[in-house]
Amino acid sequence: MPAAPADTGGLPAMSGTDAARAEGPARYDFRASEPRWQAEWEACGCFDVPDVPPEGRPKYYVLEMFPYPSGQLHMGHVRNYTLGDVVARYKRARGHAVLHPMGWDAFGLPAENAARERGIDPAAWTLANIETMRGTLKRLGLSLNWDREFATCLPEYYGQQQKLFLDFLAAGLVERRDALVNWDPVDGTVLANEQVVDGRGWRSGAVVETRRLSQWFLRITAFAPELLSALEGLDAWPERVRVMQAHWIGRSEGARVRFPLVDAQAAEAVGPEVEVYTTRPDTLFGMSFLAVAAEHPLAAHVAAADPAAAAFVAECRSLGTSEAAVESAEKRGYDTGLRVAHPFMPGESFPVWIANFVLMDYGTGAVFGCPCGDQRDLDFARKYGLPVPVVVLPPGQEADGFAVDNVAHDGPGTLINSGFLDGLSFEDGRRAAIKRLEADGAGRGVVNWRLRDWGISRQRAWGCPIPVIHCPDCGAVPVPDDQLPVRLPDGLDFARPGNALDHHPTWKHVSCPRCGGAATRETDTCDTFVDSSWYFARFTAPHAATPTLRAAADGWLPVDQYVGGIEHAILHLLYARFFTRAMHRTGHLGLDEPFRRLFTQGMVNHETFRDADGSWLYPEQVERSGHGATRRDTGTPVQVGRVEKMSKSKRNTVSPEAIIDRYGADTARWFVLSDSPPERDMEWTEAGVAGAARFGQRLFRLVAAVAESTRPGDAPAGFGEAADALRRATHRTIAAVSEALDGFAFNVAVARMHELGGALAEAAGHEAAPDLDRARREAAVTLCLLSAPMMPHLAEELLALLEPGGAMAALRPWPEADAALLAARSVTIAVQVMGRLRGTIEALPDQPADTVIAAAEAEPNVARLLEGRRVVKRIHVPNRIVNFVVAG
RNA sequence: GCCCGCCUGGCGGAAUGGUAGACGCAGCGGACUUAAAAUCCGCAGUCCGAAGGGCGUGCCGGUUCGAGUCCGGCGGCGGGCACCA
Repeated sequence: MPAAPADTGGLPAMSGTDAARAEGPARYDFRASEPRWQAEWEACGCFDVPDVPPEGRPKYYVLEMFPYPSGQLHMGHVRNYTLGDVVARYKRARGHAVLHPMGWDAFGLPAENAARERGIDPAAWTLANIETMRGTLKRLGLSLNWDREFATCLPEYYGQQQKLFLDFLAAGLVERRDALVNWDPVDGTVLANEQVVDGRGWRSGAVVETRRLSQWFLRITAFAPELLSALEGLDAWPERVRVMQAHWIGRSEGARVRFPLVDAQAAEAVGPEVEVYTTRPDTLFGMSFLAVAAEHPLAAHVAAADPAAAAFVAECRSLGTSEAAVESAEKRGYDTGLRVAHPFMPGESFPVWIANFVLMDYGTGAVFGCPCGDQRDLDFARKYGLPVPVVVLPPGQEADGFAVDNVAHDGPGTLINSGFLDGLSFEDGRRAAIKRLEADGAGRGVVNWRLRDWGISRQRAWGCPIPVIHCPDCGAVPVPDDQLPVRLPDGLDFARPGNALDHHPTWKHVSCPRCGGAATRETDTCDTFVDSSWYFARFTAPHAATPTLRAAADGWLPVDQYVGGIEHAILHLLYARFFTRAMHRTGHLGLDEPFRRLFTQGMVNHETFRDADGSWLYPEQVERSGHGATRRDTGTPVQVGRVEKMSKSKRNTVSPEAIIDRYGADTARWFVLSDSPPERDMEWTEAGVAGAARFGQRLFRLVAAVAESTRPGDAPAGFGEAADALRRATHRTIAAVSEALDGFAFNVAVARMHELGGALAEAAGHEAAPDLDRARREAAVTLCLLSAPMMPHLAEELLALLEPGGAMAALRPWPEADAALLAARSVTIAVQVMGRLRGTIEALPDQPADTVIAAAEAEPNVARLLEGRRVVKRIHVPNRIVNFVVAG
């Protein structure tokens, strides 16, 4: 969708005669200006910083989540990187040494798909995409440290990642073990639990199957307690992200309880006891049955001799945890015929079922069923006619006649029918039950976690090779340091299904580093979330021969401000927090939390359009007219749909390249900052962009007029009323914009700058005078400096007009508000009677209360209302309000 | 089901417990122009009205001299997690 060369983006083309007739300065020509300033910034290296932060200036590390090189930058990126760039430029002007790097999250499935579908080399495809997208980023005028750029798909990066993997392995933070894994049959790979959404692969959407494979795991659970407790300290993260992570980590307190198997033969086969995890050991006397997961060893044992059981197990496995299975919520089970004894109830025994609702990877894969206190257990018991002993009496209920029908009571209450626990509350009962279990050796109190270890093995060729060699004699042997990096080979064949690394003719065949015998490389590669789990650290020393340089990493980390989408609230951010700890433990970093402040931006939305036949139309195919819309080419009516997230499938995208062509980078930047608060979704509209472009031109005219009609350094003897008013507006704006930028309220900063623009325009209406000229120059320079983080090119252009030969905006300090000019000359004070506004008075600021109250009483309308009434209280809020409380 | 967030004009949204609606978009009126574009100026929550009032931040209630803001309840919308024992 390239814009035609003659297209000036809705702004009229300027013919020679127009230009001749136009009075005052010409229009701002962003096409000439933007590339010129980008070249100036690059030439002076003003955004560069050393690996070790310089002395004497506070450091500030701004990072936006780095992009996957899909081929095209989209508006979400523009918003993300503009937000970060405003912070970077602002902090730089505030005197910080700012690290603001950019790179590429460059491994991933789309490159393999391109290779498979079109026979393109994934590396070539990826690097070409990077080339294109880098070009767009540069056109946006972002103040990035381009000398630190890297792509995770290059051995300079993934080789260091292999080093980290081996160090983690040596530190016991990596394990290889057989595991039930989520198998995506369409992508032909294993997925992490986090990548399974509603029982389907997060990319393919295919229903995930369960398989048992030998896999590499990162031991994130080793850090579960601190990953949870440290969330409290992340007070500059959005609350909801912390809540989501806390829930994901999922700490619960309960007990493991062992139930002896009554059947000797089964006990022989799978062990004498079945262990369950419960958070409610207080309700053990309410037991009705024991249920194990279909994947539980006991289920396998039973299935081996019982075809009906085997069929049930197979059925559970195929259904898995797919959405449909969960949605139907049907509790189904199979009675194994086995029975278990009860730790507190000698002589009693309970049936063992295989049940579809029991999860193998939570707790022990087995539960004891207590129907009276758990809805799921109750449904199950009712369905299969199992007993429902009542052991919890809800508050206010009489024991006589209390029964559970079809609603379980999982709240607090008093224990009954529970032997030695009778009469206890649920907390006391739990403590007493655990104490008894431990005394009897039948169980123990435990803390359980929902978080699972992170399986990182992927049967993918376009990823970071896991640096291990499998030797028939020595087992899994780490690749020695001097053989790193383990490079991906050229000439991978993606025509065959499965892992192209695995069926590469030579790559995997090597000799064992330990015994020298014939061995094979690990052909699995790392989950791409590994690549993005430490890139922020690598940016501090991107060319180092070790994963990090401690002086650089210690100097720059943590990231002071991280900016990205909420979709990474759990996976990426949790993995990065884990990696930071693991790198700390292995000596690569000196801290635990990578991101001090986190900002999650909203999405960029756009209207959707459909043709008469229901097919989606791109915005540029549509002509809007009032409430309706028509096709540009045919004039036929178009249906205007909902405002939705920009997506290729709905064709409601606007290309950043096209927008920069038409309006320039500054306009695009200004628009994404101006309307909506950055944490909320915004709607991209043509009118909005045009409005942003108008403001840029207005600013240009205003400031160019000042540059033309005034000279720098005209020092006046004093400031008259008009000049003083403008100066106060200028300094109030400095304070307000600074505060807005500090608080990520960029839309408010924009509004304040509009106001100062208005004040400057108003001042132009007064007769020229040295004091006013000086005030106008001050306002104009201030506008340049305040807008520089947001519209950096225009700011440079205008500053150069005002002060030819002066320093660039990018090199200038942030303006300081003069405290003496922040106070208003007079204040409007609202006067209330009984809390209702009845008039306003003008007063000098900071007058004594008596004076202000007297003036308020004299306000005619107020005086009328107070007449004949007794004032019982006078409230005075300095410079704001007076409120009279009257009797009766 | 559980957890979290949000709800203010036609629209996006401002508003340390202190004049609700800043600023912008769309709209309307005017100036300039042969005309249009661009630009500039002005109007603008709603109802009654002369002054001045009434009603207004999803709904109900509370705290307060004063509530969009704090507290309790309800409703709607959005999001997250979801057979977690």
